[in-house]
Amino acid sequence: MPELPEVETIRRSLLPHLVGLPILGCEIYLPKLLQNLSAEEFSQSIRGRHVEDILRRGKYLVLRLSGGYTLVVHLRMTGQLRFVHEDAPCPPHTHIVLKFAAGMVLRYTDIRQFGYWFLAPDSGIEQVARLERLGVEPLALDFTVGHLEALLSGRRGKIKAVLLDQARIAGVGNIYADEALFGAGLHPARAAGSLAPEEIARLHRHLQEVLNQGILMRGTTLRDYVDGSGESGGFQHKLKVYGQKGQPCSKCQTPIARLVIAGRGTHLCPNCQV
DNA sequence: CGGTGCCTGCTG
DNA sequence: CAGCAGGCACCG
Repeated sequence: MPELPEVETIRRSLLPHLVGLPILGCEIYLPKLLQNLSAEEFSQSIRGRHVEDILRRGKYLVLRLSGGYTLVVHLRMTGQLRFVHEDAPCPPHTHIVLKFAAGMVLRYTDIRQFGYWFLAPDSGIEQVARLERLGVEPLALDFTVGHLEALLSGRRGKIKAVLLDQARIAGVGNIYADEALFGAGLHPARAAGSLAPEEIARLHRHLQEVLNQGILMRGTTLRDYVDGSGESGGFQHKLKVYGQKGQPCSKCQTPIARLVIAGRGTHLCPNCQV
């Protein structure tokens, strides 16, 4: 479900509510979501700590807790985190609940049960949650055109596969990859190493543009995505190719096509993207 | 690299 | 009822 803009929106929506609050307890209904601890160990380890900060790394949400512990959550396809009062109706597929004061709870809901949680001391969390394998943050200042060029050059794989590879660029998923490639006028199946310098510069600019727009619009809600307050995003109204199969291209009116590239449904304008 | 599995639910 | 879904780990 959520890509970088959605996770960033969740982070921002939770931050002002959660920081400083002690975790009074938790309920684990689906222990397999806990990747590195049993339900018992998790409960023992998290109880009494308070949330000091919330960060994001790629599509991972990173909660710094007091006492030198970090909680890492990946929402995969259908995970949702909502900070609500316990009296609010509890959605189906709610698997983990963290309890705070005054009846407030952080509910983790995940229809497909693909998401996962890690809890570990700060010193070990990077390795435990495999954050260390993630590539560059595409909105960071050090992600330059030259950096993108280095990631692409000499590679025979498809551009789209590179954009989706979290070990190279962290946080880009299927929607924003398709939108960035459309903006840059590049065919997703092009060999990564075949891009001319001006094409790399275009891809860099449009990738940052769609991610920033996605954040500005508070994410893309196609099915399940909501932020930490349960609010839908708005970027679905701005999509130019993703999910637009058969619709006229916004630039040239050619019907948008859907192919499978890099194993994923891929949307593109067959005329504009070469 | 591509293919498969993990799950459940919605769409055509 | 098959096919598909904002993801990723694992296999060969």
